[in-house]
Amino acid sequence: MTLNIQHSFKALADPTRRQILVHLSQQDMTIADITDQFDITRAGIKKHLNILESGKLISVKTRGRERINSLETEGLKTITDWLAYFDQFWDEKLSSLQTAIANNETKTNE
Amino acid sequence: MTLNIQHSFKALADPTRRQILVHLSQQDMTIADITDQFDITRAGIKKHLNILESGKLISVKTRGRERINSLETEGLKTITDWLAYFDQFWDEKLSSLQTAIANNETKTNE
DNA sequence: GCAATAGGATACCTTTTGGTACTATATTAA
DNA sequence: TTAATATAGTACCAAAAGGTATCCTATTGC
Repeated sequence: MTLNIQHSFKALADPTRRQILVHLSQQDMTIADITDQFDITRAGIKKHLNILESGKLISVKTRGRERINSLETEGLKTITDWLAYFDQFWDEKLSSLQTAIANNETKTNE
Repeated sequence: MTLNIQHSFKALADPTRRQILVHLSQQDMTIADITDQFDITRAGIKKHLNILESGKLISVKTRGRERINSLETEGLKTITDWLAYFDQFWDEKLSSLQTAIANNETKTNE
């Protein structure tokens, strides 16, 4: 649904959130672990985590009093699926360009 | 540079801007053409176009008093390159999962 | 030249966003 | 059971974002 794709794109629009994803790609982390990596309060980081979660870019599982955050592929898939549409356009543009070049090569006298 | 990737992600974070890109994938358009497709004033659309341009997702060329907006691949490439890093993680996660499954199959007595 | 057309720039308004401080809840360890 | 730990939630604030109205500039056609 449109809601989800919007949440995913929105989540990726902030540099701190993208950085969090990079950290999580190295290892799963608690919110305290993540907060240590930034100059932002835990409450601020928590807001970012909520947004990443709603974009399905991370998921959280509880372990005792800890909550382990880890990467979730669903949001990334949503994004790449949307972008795939443009890859198609991209190819078309490339072949148009190649056609133009080929055309030019055969019409050097015009 | 970090600046550009930020501009590109920011540009994709708004649903109107993503919709504009879809329209432009069908055909190059003037700002008037684009404005016809939305319930937003030309000035509003112009702001979106500026943001898309700074994210290198579109480019503009002047033709007389008209300005033709068209898709630009550089910004899309910036985005997909960033995401490609996670594809790698993705594969690792998948193979970890497969390892775990295989492991489980051989240790059914534990 | 001049009216019409195509578009750019900006001041202004409202809502959203990124951040903090503070408070509250649940689990663990002694 | 109680102090420490790990985290959640919320009220609040400043800045940024999305939108409009208005005004300005440049090209075109007669």
